[in-house]
Amino acid sequence: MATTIKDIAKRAGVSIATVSRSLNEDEKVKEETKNLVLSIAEELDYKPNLLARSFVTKKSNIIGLVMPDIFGEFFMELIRGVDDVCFSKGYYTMVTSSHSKRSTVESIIDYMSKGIVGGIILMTPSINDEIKKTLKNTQLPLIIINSKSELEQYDSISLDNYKGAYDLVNFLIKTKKYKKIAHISGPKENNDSINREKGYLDALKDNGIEINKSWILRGDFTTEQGKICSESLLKMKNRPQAIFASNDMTAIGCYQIARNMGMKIPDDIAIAGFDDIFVSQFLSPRMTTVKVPIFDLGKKAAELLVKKIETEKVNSKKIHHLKLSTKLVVGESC
Amino acid sequence: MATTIKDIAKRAGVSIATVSRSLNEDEKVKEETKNLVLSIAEELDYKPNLLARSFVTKKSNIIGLVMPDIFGEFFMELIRGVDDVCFSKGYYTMVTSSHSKRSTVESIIDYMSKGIVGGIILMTPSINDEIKKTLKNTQLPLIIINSKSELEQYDSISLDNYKGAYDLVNFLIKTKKYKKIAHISGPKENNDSINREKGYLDALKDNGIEINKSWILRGDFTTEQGKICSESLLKMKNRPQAIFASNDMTAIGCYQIARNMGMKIPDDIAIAGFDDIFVSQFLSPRMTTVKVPIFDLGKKAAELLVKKIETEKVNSKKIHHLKLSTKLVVGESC
DNA sequence: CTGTTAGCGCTTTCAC
DNA sequence: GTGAAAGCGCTAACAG
Repeated sequence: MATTIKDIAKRAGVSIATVSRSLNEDEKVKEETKNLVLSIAEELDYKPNLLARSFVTKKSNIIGLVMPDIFGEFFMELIRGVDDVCFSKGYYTMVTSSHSKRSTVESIIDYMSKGIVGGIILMTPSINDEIKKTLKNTQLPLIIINSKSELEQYDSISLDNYKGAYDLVNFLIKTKKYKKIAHISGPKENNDSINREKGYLDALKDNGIEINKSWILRGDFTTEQGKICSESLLKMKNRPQAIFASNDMTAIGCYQIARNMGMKIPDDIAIAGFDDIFVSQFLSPRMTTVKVPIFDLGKKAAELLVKKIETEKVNSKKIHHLKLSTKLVVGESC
Repeated sequence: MATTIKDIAKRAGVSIATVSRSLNEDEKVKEETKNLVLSIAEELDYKPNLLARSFVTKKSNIIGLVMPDIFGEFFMELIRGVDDVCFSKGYYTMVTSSHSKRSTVESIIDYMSKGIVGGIILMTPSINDEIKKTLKNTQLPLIIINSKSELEQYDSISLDNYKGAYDLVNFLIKTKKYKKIAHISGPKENNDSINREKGYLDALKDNGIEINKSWILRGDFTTEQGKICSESLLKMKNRPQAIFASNDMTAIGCYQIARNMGMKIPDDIAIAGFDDIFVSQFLSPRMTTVKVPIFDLGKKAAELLVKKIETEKVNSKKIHHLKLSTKLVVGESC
């Protein structure tokens, strides 16, 4: 049997309340008594039963990270960012994905309603009414990672996809002097994709370049679709000088097609991506893309959440929306 | 206030004990009563307080995954594998790394002794006496991920690095007819590295090829070190025909140096790696390497652990050691 | 400053 | 089959 405060109390000749107080460095326990208790606790190799503690305080030092999926660099960096903060602040990270087997809503419900976590970082491609309803049913501190600004009611944190895309395309026009720039988008309902496309469109517009709709193709963030789209772009009679792909995976598809068709990058066709995933630096030529600070995103989310958990009663009404900047990575592909 | 079994009991006109039993589908509660209780629970949107339950049963449906670090594909796949099983079996995954800030031992102690997790999957590059001591102090179900076979006392699961390297080098000799094969190893104390080197040495030996010690260089699994080592290998008067790098990151360094020196892969120098990380398939020529089933590793570890947790009392004495096979990936770099 | 006491929500003997 | 009651380890009033 593990040591409990009872054991310590008996040994120290004090009450369990005093032990509890000493352990929590909380009240005005006499320095002497406290030291005695602490030394006995040490001696007995006492470990508090966190379950009991959480149970009675209704607080948990576990943070639930709910993601739409678990794979690849993006989620890895996110987890790492969250873990980084959690570790330094004495929290633990519980990682879940809203797998194919359970809907996101269900995992949220599972999480929230069972008292295990002290707060949630929720990342979903979109938030529907069902999720909103579930969210309403809980009082747990919550941070949403999402680019959708409609979620005014929740604290949120997101990446500035719009500005990232805008800056990139603006760079292609202003510095690289391209005028004929195509775009392969991401999935239709995906907010990241939508904002990147907006940035692309506005950059063209602001530079007085007319938009050629036949140069805007729907991709889905995969290399495969990148191949299909870039092939049709490169076979056009009036083909673009540059392709801005909505993410690096798509851009990789463009690379492969360009190579297959015997085209030189960037001389025959310039290619730019978005994300700056690990492989992008190893492609030749090195891809021009946009670096997204996912690690920071995770960190910020966790920091915000921890703050919220620990000051819950103080300022529970103020809602924060944080947007993180991206960074242009200039390679040799444009 | 959330619904508790008390609420249900009152509403159903039964005792809380009956409610508890019905909920756990356990005893021989009368079908009728059970159904009544269940329907009321449903109606009241009852969610069991898992903390209370774990507290009293001393069981937890959370699995602690302790890793030496959190970054890159390896750990991502590991987490994904563990999560995959956990999700399907109703467990949750708590992810921690033994960060720079805490020693692995400490996190283990934190984990084990506080009653939060029901079992642990521990991955460390090596297990020292301190860790062993800590491990002894706990009764928690445990699975170790480690290639060190000395750990007879613990259930463990590992990758067959030896055979993977052996098969690769054997392939280089038998099929590709190389005789002059160099090796850039990994870190000195790293078990994966040690076993890969052993596989390399034995494959040479078994094929009657004399070992040239000047062709065996110490790397550290980084691209940077891969560059340094490969450069010195390629500048030798008697230079090897092929380089077997201890991992893909190292091999990437070799690629870069070969290119810098104007050498053609594989004509001037053949290069092989180990791991088959994501970028390897995008290199040109595609890297010949060894695929390691990390996802499966995570899955198996979680499966074993869950089994152990759920049958703890039944067969607690039998110790399992599982070794997963790797798979040769033949690219065009050799 | 410290002790007593009452639960937290749930499972689990032990009776009936 | 079902209820009463004890208790898991801890915190938090409430007294002194």
